[in-house]
Amino acid sequence: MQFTKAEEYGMQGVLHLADKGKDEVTPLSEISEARDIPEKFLAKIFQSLSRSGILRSHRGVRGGFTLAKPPGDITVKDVLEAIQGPYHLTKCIPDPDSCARSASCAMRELLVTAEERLLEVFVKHTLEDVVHMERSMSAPPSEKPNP
Amino acid sequence: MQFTKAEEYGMQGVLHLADKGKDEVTPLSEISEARDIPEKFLAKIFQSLSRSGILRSHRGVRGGFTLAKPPGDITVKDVLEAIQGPYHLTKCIPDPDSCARSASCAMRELLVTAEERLLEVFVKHTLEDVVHMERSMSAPPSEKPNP
DNA sequence: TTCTTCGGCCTTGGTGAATTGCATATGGAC
DNA sequence: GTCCATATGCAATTCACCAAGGCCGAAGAA
Repeated sequence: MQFTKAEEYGMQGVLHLADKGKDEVTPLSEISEARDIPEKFLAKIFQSLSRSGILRSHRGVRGGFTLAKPPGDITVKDVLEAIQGPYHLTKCIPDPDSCARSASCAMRELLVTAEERLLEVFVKHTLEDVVHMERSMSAPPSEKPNP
Repeated sequence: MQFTKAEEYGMQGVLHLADKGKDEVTPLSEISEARDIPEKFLAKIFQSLSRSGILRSHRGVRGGFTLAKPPGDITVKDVLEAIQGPYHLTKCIPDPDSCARSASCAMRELLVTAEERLLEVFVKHTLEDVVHMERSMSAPPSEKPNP
């Protein structure tokens, strides 16, 4: 798997909202410009996120999007799955019947484990965490690690 | 990322060789039939694996392929990378310059971590391990977990 | 009513995966 | 030395999906 543009853009867009606070309604045009994302594409992605209950949309003048929940209650995995659907390294993981060999396939076992390790990272971090990381990375060069 | 057929077939093929022992020369036709893999496709995959020093090829009558090293010296990651090249969740991980935002991108940090967790699993297991797992899974129903 | 913004649908171009085919090189068997 | 099985290399095909853009309709605030 590679991350798709949709996931990349979607995360950026959601982080933009999380950074501004839960209740500030923000139009696509602003996010699109600020994060350099094709507006129509972002619109499509945000539709999925609205339907999944992660975002709330507001139509009409001064409309836009807000987070539907506090940033601390939304994990990175929530966002990614809302965009792409459940992530699996192979088809045989969610659907063992897709391969005749599944029952005795050692590789499948290994892939299940690998997938778990990967997803753990996405479950463990909420949007709040990521926004905090982002702020601390861009703002203060408080210390020089290597003078 | 999804695992590709090439990776899937390549692993199956290599495991077939590992299961037979390091020095038994086996032609594509046998592997292809035993594991239900398109022969020409497997040929292409095995070319990469030969060039990477994981397999050794033997031409002519009674030719075929063998492992170039003992199964305990080849990790799952070795095989996968020989087939697909280095695995990365996004382009910006190996090549930070591909995105202007890389230096202060929190998502990138998260992805680096996730990728590490994933690859750890593949580095930790050798072909020998996987063959052992495979044997213990298919052969003896020594105990019934749920009578 | 009017203007702004999201919603849904349809189209397009591009890229890469997954094969298949054909011609060539190699080396063991006889 | 000839022959045949086998790998090697290159080309072409098919198909699906990603990425993006366009158009028009629906909703809602001013």
